[in-house]
Amino acid sequence: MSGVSVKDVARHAGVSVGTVSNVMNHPSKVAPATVTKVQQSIDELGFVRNDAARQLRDGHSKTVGLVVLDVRNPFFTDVARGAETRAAKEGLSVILGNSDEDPAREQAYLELFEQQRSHGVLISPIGDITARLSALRARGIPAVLVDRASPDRTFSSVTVDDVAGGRMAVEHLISEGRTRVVFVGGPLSIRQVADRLEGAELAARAHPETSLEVVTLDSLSVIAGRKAGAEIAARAELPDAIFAANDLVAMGVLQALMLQGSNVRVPEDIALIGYDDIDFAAAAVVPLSSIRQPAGMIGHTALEILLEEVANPDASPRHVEFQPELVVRRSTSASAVDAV
Amino acid sequence: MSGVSVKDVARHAGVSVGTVSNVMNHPSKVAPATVTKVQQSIDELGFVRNDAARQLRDGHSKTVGLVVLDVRNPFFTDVARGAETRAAKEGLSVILGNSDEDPAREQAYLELFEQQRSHGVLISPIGDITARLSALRARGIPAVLVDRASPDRTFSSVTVDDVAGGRMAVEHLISEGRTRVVFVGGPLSIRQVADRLEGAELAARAHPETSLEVVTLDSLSVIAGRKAGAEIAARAELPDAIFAANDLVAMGVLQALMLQGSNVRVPEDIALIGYDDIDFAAAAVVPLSSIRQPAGMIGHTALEILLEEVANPDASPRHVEFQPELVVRRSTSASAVDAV
DNA sequence: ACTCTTCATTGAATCGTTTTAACTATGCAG
DNA sequence: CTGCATAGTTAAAACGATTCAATGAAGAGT
Repeated sequence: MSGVSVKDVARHAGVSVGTVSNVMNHPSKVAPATVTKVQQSIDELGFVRNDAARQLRDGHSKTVGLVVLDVRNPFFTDVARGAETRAAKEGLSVILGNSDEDPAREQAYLELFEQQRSHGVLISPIGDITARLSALRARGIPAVLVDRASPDRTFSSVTVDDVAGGRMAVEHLISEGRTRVVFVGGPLSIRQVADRLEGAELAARAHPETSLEVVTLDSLSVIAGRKAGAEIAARAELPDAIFAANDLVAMGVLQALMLQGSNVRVPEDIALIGYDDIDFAAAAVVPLSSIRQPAGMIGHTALEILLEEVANPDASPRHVEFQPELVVRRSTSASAVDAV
Repeated sequence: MSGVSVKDVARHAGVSVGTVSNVMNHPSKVAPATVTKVQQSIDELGFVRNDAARQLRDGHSKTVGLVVLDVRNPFFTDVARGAETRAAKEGLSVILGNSDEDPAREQAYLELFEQQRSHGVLISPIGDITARLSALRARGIPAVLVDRASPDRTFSSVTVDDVAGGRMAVEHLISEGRTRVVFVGGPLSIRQVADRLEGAELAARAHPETSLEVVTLDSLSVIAGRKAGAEIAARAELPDAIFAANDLVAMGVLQALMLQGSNVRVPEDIALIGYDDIDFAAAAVVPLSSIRQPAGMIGHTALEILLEEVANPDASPRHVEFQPELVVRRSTSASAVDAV
C-alpha cells in the first residue's frame, strides 16, 4: 500500500540507496546532475520518507513535547504558539499535550514523549515530577519547566514571578480602597495558584485593615468560577473585592455576579481582578483588570533554553523569570480607561 | 545514554528478545512465571520501548493528526478535546497542528503526519486539498474533514450546516426588526465563512426590505474584528445589525463599538451576533448572541469515523451533519435573559 | 607513464522492535 | 513405549533510512 522506499527510488533513478539518502540530507556531497535525477524519481514515485526509520537510526525524533495544564486556557495556547514559532525555525515540531490538571494524563504524555524519544520536553507540571523528569534526562531527553520553577532548581525553568503578581493584584485592590478581599482559586497543589495566593497574603498582611478570605476550587475553569461567584453573590455580607487565580475563573465569577436577579455591581460593590490577561479579558461584560504575563515570550524562551540543553547537556540549569504587569480596567476602577 | 533495549532486558531476565516482546504485547502467550520475571527486569532497568522501532516494524504510528485553522479559537480546542477523548480509548494520541489559516503550514503538517505514518488525519482545511488527501489515502492514511465537506464528497466529513446557521443568524436579526445588516468575516476562501455568508444572503433575499453589506477580513481573529468594528463605528450612517463570521471576530467588533468616545450602543443602535458560541461569548461586555455548534461532539464523531475507515478502508465515505442552534443573548435583544 | 588527490558513488552494517517458523519439553492417548 | 498434540520459548528475518569505510574514476603534478 504505502510501499515506496529509498530502495525503489534508488532503483528507479539507477543509483544506490546511499546516494538517495545523500540527496535528501547532504546534497552538497552529490553531483548536481545526480541530484536532479534522483529528485525526479522521488517526485515521480511520490516517495515520502518514513520518519520511524530515520528516527530509529538517528536516536531521537524531530519533535518537542509540550504538556500544558489546560488547552482551553488561552494563556497556554499562546505559550504553545510561542514555542512552536521558535521550534519551526529549527525544523522541529511541537506536540501539544493537554494534561487537564490530571496527573495520570500528564504521566501518559511524558511516557509518550519518552517512547517517541522526543528532542526534549516543555512542561507546566501539576505536582512534583522531579523524579520523572530525572528519568527522562537520564535517557537523554532534557526538560524545561514552564510557568513554574523546579523545587530543587535542578531543571531549567521559565517563570513569571507569581508571588509578585499576586501581591500586585491585591495591592491594587487595596489602593482602590478595598478591605475585604476574597481569593478564588485552586487546587492549591498547582504551584502557580499557591504562589499567587502567597503574594496576596503578603499584600494583605502589609495592610492590617485588610482581610483575606480563601475560596478554593478544584479546577481553574469558567465553570468553577461561576459556581464560586454564585456562592459569594448569595451571601448576606458581601466582600468588596475578589482576586481570581486566573482569568477563566474571573470570567466565571463575573458571569455569576452579573446574572439577572443578582444586584451586585462590578466594580462598585465588588472589584474583580483576574490573572493572565487573556485576549478575552478586555472584552468581558465589565472589562477585566488582570495581571499580564508574556505568554508567547515564555514559550519562545523555554524552547530556546531547551535547544541549548540539547546542544550542551551538561550545562547548569538556567532560570529565567519574567515580571508580571498590572493591567487596570473597569472591573476594579470605574474610571479606568480600558486598556486593549 | 539512552541505551536500554529489549536485548538488555532479555539478557538480564535470562530469556530471548522474542519473549520480552511477547510479555509486552501478548502476555497470554507467555508462562506467568516468565511474565513476572521479565516485568521485574523491565522495571529494574528502566526500559522504555522505542516507539520508532515499533512503528517501523508496524507500518504506522499510534497517533492521529489533527490540523485546525486556529488553536486560539476555543471552538477548535473543544473539537480537539472531543477527538482526544475518543482517541485515548483506543490507545491513540492526537497530535494537534495549528495551520493558522496558512496553506503552507497546513501543508507542512500534512507532510509531517505522512512522514510519521499516522493512523489517520482529521483536518479543517483552508483551500481545496482533495488532491493532497488523495495522496495520503493512497498511502493508506485515511482523512476525515472537520467542519467542512469535501467538494466532491470523496472524503468523509463531519460538518455543521453553516448555510443554515448563517440564515438563522440573519433571520434572527430581521425578526428583531433590523434591516441594514453588515456581514463581517473572511477570507471567503474558508468555506465555513462563505457558507455562513451564503446563508445570510438567503435570509436577506427572503426579506426584500433588508440590505446586506459584506466587510471582508483576512483572518478570523479578535484583532481583525476590532479593526472592522472601528471602521464601522466611525461611519456617518451606521448599520443596525452586524453578523460576525465567528465569535472571535464578534468580540473584536464589540470591543471597538464599545470603546470610550464611540457612542454606539449594543444592541440599541447595532445588534451583534457571532458564531460558535464559545465559552467567552456569555461573558462578553454585552453577552453575545451566537450560533452554537456542538464542538466536542464534532471532534468525537470525526474520530469515530476515522477509526471505521482505518478498520475498513474501502467503505464509502460518510457524511455527518449537525444542526446549529441559535442562542439569544443581550447583544441582539435588550430584553433577553442571557443564556449561560 | 606513474603516483597522488579529489570527488562521486556504493554496499553493508546499524538502529530496536515484532513476528513467524522452528524447536524442545511435557503430558496424554493409544 | 511410541506417537502426537500442546505450551513455551527461541533465533532469525524483516521494517526503511542513514552513515561510513571502501572502491572507482578522473585530473593534477612530477
